[in-house]
Amino acid sequence: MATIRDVARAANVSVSTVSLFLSQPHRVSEATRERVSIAVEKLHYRPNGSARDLRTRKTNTIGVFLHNLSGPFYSELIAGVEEVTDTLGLTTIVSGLSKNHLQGSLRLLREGRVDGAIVLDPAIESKDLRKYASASLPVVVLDRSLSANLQSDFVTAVAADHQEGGYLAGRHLLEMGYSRFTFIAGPIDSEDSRLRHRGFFRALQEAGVDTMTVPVVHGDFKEQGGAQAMAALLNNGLIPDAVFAANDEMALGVMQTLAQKNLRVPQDIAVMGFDDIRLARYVTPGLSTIHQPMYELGRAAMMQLDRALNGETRIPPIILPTTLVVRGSTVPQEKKAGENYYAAP
Amino acid sequence: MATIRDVARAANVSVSTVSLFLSQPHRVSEATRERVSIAVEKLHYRPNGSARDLRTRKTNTIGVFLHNLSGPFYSELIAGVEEVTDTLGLTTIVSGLSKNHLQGSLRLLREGRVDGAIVLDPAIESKDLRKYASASLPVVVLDRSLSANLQSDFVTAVAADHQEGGYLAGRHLLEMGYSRFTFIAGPIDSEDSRLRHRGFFRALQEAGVDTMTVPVVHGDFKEQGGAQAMAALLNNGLIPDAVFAANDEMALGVMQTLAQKNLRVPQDIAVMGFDDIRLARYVTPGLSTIHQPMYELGRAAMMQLDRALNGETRIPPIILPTTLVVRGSTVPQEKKAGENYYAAP
DNA sequence: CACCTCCTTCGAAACGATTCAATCAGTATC
DNA sequence: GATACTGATTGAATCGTTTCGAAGGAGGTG
Repeated sequence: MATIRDVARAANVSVSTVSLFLSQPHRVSEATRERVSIAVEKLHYRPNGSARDLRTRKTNTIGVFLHNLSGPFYSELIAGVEEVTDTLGLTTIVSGLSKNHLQGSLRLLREGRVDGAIVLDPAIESKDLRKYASASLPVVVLDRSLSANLQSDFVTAVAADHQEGGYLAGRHLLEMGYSRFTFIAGPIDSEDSRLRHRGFFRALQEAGVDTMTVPVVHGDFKEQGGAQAMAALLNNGLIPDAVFAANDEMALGVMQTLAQKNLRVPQDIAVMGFDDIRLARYVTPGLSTIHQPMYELGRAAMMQLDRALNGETRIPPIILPTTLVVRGSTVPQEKKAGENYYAAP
Repeated sequence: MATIRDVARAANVSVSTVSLFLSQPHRVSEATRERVSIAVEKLHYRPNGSARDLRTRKTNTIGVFLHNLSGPFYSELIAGVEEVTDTLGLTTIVSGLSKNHLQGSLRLLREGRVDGAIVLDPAIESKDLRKYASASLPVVVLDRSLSANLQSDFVTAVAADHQEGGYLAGRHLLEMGYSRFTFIAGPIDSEDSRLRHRGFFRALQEAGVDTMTVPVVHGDFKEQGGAQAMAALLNNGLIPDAVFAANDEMALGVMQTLAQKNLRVPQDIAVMGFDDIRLARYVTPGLSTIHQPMYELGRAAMMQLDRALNGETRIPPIILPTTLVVRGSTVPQEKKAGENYYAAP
């Protein structure tokens, strides 16, 4: 691989001139510009990124750290990030999409291979983030609140309004006339799940529902977990008329279990999810859910990061609104009063 | 940020000793090991990646270049890659998941920010690949054949057996008793589509079908494109009894159009796709399709790359088998002989 | 006691770029 | 004709590592 030295030699100029030519061509004379340009071509010269990074102490690269990838859901997020990085002349790299990604992701952070990070990955612990975040490596988190152990001048957050989303779900189910609710939560340490939970219960309480009587069962945010949670519920003889799952994946699992048990959605039991993943539109019936503006979240995160890269500190978090999306898995209940849902199928 | 120099000073040893301590601790004496270790801790020292890369001329990073991301489809691929990189102690980064990713992806290749690349992105042109591929940056392509303009010692390929897959689809539709076929192709310059097409027609020809009479219409590999292609077909009065789309996305579009026109799948028209994306299992009816072993493809690609990284050149391509997945969108046809499918709905 | 080994430690030279102050050659100004 | 100015070019330092050959010292051997 040819270096800038080789080019300089071939063009019979100094290294600095070549460098100048590369960055500000108008500052070198017509004649040398020509010669250098030819040398660059002939030698297929391409500047070495590591050397440049080392010298300039910047990588012009932003890291997006995800823990998995379900369809256009995260794809949208990345698209939002890239819209901003493109205009800023930065490159986006994504890391950590599979099981055992942790070591790799941390290495990128630790060794300063990115100028900034956007993190949506519960596997990366807050203490690590606090450790690595600095003026030269600001971080935007998407999956947690700025709790005590993440307090730092160089970490900020962007989030959808999970609580409001939970509230919207609750309102919707109430308006549809449902009355025997069940909540399928995510993992116990999921902040998102907790907020959705809280919003949901707030809506129920406002309507006079005694939330103490609403069963809550924890899943793992995966389809399988939702299916198991629903099965456990049914096996205990609990037959709600509306199930709200803390995310769409689990809602899908719930629908599967219901289908197996010959319970119809929405006639026998209504189901709601959260996220609005692509699949939600395709299953039958379509899944009513709470839409998270992933593209906007990505954009907002990157804009926050840009501010931090320009030296701002202690940037306040941003919360974006969620919206209700009604599909076939929830329907008005008027006409069905009187039926006995507690009868086993 | 503390540098290795700072550590050396703090521990009262030379820079080289610190470096040695970092890479082969057992080679420094108990006493200094202790002192250096403490200094590292106290200063929160973390080696600078760019400097290391510059010196060692390696990044220990592999780039995976994708053009978009549909669910676990690509996620699986990446998981397969990461399985291998993990065991090799390498880090995987992904680039190019949104619209305007090209400049960023090319920068990563151009500036030597990765030790090797796995490319599944038609937007990255073969001539660029040939330009960048070298002993120090081997490339594995997943979306094209090693055609003339990609001939290079440092590029190899991994692919699913698209032709065989097309053939399997054709055989299946024939066995089910269909007879009036239509093929919805991908973009004209898609090698994958061409191979699937060829395999499909081979199956038909073997069964004595005159493929000249089988209509082919080109889509863009997207849902929308499939929908339009099918609409165009129907508007021309062509009503096949089986549609084979070159990928699942388009097959989904086809199903949408059929639903709009009140044509039932599979009773009126059978539909097959290719890829076996996650959605295929969830739509109603489930989409019969050809499964691509994405995880295996990722693994195989990374293993090829590893061979190249170890100095091998001209590594022969690998082809992995595809499998038929039968779901609800295709059914045996015996009982339906005699009906007139050419009647407008 | 001289000579070898072995184990630690170290100094200095890379790696390939950027950047800044200095030089050089023309032109313009008085 | 001396001086100042402008624009083009350059030399050298620097970024933070790794690596290699050599030095220093302790211990063993004949």
